[in-house]
Amino acid sequence: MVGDETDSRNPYESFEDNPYRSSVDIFTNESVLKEDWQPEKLPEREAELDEIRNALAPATRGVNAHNLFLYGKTGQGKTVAIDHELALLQDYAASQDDFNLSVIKTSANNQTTSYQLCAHLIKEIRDSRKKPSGIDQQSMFDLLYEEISDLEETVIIVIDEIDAIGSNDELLYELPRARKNDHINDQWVSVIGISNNLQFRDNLSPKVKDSLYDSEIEFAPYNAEKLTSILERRAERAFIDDVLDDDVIPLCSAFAAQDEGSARQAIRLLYKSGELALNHGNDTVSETHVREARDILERKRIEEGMRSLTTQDQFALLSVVALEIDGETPARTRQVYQKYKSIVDRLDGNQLVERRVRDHLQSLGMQGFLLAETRNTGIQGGSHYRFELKTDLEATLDILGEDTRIDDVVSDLTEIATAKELT
DNA sequence: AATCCACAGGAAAATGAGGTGA
DNA sequence: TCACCTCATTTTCCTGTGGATT
Repeated sequence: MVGDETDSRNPYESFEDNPYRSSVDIFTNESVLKEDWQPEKLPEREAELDEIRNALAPATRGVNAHNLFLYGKTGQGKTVAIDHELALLQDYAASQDDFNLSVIKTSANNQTTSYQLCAHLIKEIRDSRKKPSGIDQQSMFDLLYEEISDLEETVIIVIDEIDAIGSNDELLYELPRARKNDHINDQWVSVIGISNNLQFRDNLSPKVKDSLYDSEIEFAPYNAEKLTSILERRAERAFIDDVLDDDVIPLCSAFAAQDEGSARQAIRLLYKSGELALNHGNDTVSETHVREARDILERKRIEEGMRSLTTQDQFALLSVVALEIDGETPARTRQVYQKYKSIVDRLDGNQLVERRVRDHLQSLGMQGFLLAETRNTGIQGGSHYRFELKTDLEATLDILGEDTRIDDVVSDLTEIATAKELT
């Protein structure tokens, strides 16, 4: 009886036929390839770690740690490096009676002004859920000083993605000088800023540069060689011996180095390649898997970006898509704007002025959806942009069609597009 | 080489949505 | 409720630009 019951629940002849059972093994420790895995060692960044250590060292001698600014593109180990050094410093502090340290670590992500960042810091320090608001900027700063005065003698504030606050940088001026201006008396406050945006540094106001820039450390993009050694170290722990073809790691490194030089990207690529091999039932990971993985990841990146577009961005993108289908690309801003007006009209949307649509088109260009080429053709043309779609037309229509506000127009466009393809 | 077109893009002001404490 | 905050987005107004044309 029991046997019968088991049979009725298991349509497969035996355990071997269960679809979850993989015929091949690729990974030994997959978690090493996950986003949140933290390496213990950073041999490729020894020089930078040294610099960080030198900048933090004064804290152990009872004075200010240097203010520090780390910049470099994403996936260059900035955050890992600072975490690593701060953990060491905190360990040291714990072993010393006369060295008391508070580390506030936060990300300025979505905090677009000094005011918001300040509120965010207060929230972090209080460990509360709500950001204070509704008061003027100076009161907000004062509130922050109050919170800081409850902390230990040495305070290190780490602000990741500090470039989010743009040019609104008063807080960065205030904080390092808090002691000088008598807002804080018995404490040492220093700021560590981390930025992905290399231009951010140049856009800071001179007075901020002056007070914040004790030391700055640049994390130059990893070259293919360094990426290879990073990947090899991870692969050794993550994969079964000898499942990787010889050219897999160099290829992953090369792709990532060509693009951004990001270790994160390289690891993602390696991980995806392994997954693909596993899903296909191959017992080794080969170059084909890497190439396939790259295509998939690239498409995914575009899809994600496209889903988070604002309505106006969608209108602008849609205008270019429509022109693309009509075969009228590359098109000038003027042309795009005409199209834009008719689309917005039909969708009963908010019609923006041309100047603004130009900004939207440009931001689409920055995000990689449009190819925006600026050129100058003299007396007939003057200087102008020419826009065309950079992403795959079909995929773009698919993704835009998911939005119910605009799917009307999208489905029409899709129809036209398919009709054209048939002729 | 001077001009000039047709647009680019900077700056400031306006708007309107979110919030505050009294 | 009111008066007042911040702040992203948008409009308005304006100056800047670079090569074809003269």
